[in-house]
Amino acid sequence: MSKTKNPTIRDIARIAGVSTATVSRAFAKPGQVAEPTRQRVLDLAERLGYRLNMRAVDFRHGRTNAIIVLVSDIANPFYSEFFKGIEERARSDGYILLIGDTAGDAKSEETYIGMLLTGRADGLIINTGFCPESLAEPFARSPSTMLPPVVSCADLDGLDVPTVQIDNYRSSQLAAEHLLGLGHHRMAVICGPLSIRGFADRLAGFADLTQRAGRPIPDDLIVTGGMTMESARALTTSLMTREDRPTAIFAHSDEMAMGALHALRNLGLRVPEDVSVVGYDDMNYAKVVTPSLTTVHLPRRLWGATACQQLLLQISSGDHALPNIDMPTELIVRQTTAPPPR
Amino acid sequence: MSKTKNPTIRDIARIAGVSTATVSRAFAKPGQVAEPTRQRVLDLAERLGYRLNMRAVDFRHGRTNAIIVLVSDIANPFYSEFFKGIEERARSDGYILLIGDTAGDAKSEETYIGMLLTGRADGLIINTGFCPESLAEPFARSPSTMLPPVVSCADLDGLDVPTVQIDNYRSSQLAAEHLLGLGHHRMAVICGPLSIRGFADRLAGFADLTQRAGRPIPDDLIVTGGMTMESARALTTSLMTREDRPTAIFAHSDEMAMGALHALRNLGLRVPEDVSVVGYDDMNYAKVVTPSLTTVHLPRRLWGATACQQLLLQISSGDHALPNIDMPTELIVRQTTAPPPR
DNA sequence: GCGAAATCGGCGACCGGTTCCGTCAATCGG
DNA sequence: CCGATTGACGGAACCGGTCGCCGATTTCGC
Repeated sequence: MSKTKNPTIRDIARIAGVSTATVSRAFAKPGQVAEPTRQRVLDLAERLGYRLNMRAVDFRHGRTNAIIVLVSDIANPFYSEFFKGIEERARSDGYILLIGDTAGDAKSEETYIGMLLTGRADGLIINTGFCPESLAEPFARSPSTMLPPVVSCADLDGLDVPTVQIDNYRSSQLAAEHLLGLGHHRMAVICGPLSIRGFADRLAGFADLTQRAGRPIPDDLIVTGGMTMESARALTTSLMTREDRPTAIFAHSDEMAMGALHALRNLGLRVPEDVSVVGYDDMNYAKVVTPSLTTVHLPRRLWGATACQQLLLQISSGDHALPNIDMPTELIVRQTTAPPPR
Repeated sequence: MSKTKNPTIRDIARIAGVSTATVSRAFAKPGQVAEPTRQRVLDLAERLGYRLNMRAVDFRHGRTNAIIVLVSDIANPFYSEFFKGIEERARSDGYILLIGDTAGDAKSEETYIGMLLTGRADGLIINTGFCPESLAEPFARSPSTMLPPVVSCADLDGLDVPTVQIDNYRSSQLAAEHLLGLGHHRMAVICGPLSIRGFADRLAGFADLTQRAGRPIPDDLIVTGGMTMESARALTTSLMTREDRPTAIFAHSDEMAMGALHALRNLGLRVPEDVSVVGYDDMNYAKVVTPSLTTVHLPRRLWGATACQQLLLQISSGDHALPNIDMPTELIVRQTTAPPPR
């Protein structure tokens, strides 16, 4: 009940009979102050309940030891492991995570980009699928060397920063190869929004390979919708109620694959006997649902850790021209794929 | 290419021929500076690429407009919607989220609590299930009115702060009532770690009600493990290979319920014909798996939003004695529950 | 025993906005 | 027409650590 304000370094200094510099050093630079003096200061601080004011420290140092992670939907479980990878890597270097959810809304993107630009964070990892105008604009005006470090998790038009990404084109070819190998030749693709480069690449990889194999995907079997189960369910239902329906579906996410499975069940179609389904992401539930899901595995945690690693490297080295990195992927074959009927 | 440093408010002031006070006001207090002057300052700032340094602002104001959310495992999809609720609420008030993953590790808890205590954030929402020593200690030493605002998502021993929580006891009784109503009288409970209050309450609610109904749960049908599918799978297998096996299982999370379903399938037991299963959480996938999961619905997004709301209220009002809030829950009956066999 | 090197610790500028207080001029009321 | 009120803006203290610079004291080699 003594004081209502927190004690400052000056209070400690005065009472301990030393200078503020000594108090500061006692905390920040042990070894630059004699041990007895240091103990005296530390004990006093302890008794007075003194705590370093990190706002002042950050201000003085010109950094915050925080990084922003920008995603399009924080509630998407896809990001859970991704965050974990980033968090672990970041914390081991003393950085903390500031998670920004753009919700596809330009205003909130701007909020978070603004924080980066105004020094509330030291760097940015962006995994929203496309490049916010508010970020592209500064990068277009000034060389990236004058801006805070940024690492992107996809190749973004209008943003020349290091990337740590999935090779969506090649990964989708794995799915195509698998289905072709099983003998499918009438396949459908349920796409995420093709305005997002990643999904366009997934489609291109799949389509190019099937094309090369002489089994091109008919245009009317390429459908696009939101990233939700509901969307995929509706699309699947409409795909499957045509007369000449496909024998296999490649969905651009496990979430959508789940929606497809649900729709197929409602239609009385068996998986994989009547229809094969391949997902993308390898979410945790993919291997425990029934039937378990054949899907493209993405190393989500490693992905996050690597992106963070590159960002921290960029922060500490000041080198804005790091090499791009492709994360490895693989196709995990489970129970939703089989040869086509008959 | 002109300057390597960012311009400061003093640069703007000098070039515009006004004082720093005027520049500051031009940004923060429009209306306190004449419009022509203001325009001149703003234009100049724009041309020089000036941006407010938020570190300095935060420092000066003595706050950061950031709140910490502490969870035990950021990769647990359970938290996804919870985060979303917090994020939305926080951003609408100009606050940002700083997400801390304790991973059950005391060291990292300390890191984040330290950030709170040293002013790197203005408040804390804690949903880890129990109270870190590093947080309990300051609260034990000083009245909470002298510490930063904290809202807990569970009743924590040793932490007297407002809570926004689930009534685990009552919610579990909903599950018990449902199973009893179907005619089950030999039921098992797969618990989360009972050292965590929330799980202990779930067990107590379930056990008390079945007891009152004259159908007490035998001790050997109460098993405990980690929150993972693997753990639940193993526990279920051992439960079901006894001679007098239960006809229903209440799992303390959907994740664990999924593990149980998986194990049952492997044992050749049908759900719900041979065994009923009730989960807890109502995760997004609960309604699309096959069979869809009967579970206790938690309003996770609303929960997060409400907790955030209370925290912001505490921050702005300075009132540390807000009322506790219980979030509503309900049992969602789907396909994994049915009357017992025979 | 003496000078040089090493160690310790004080002084005070500094980081970049914010805001209190005060000046000066223009406007207003009577 | 003059004193009082209002509005715009400048001067400068201030937030709380950090660190370069420098003087003072101790230690050590020879």
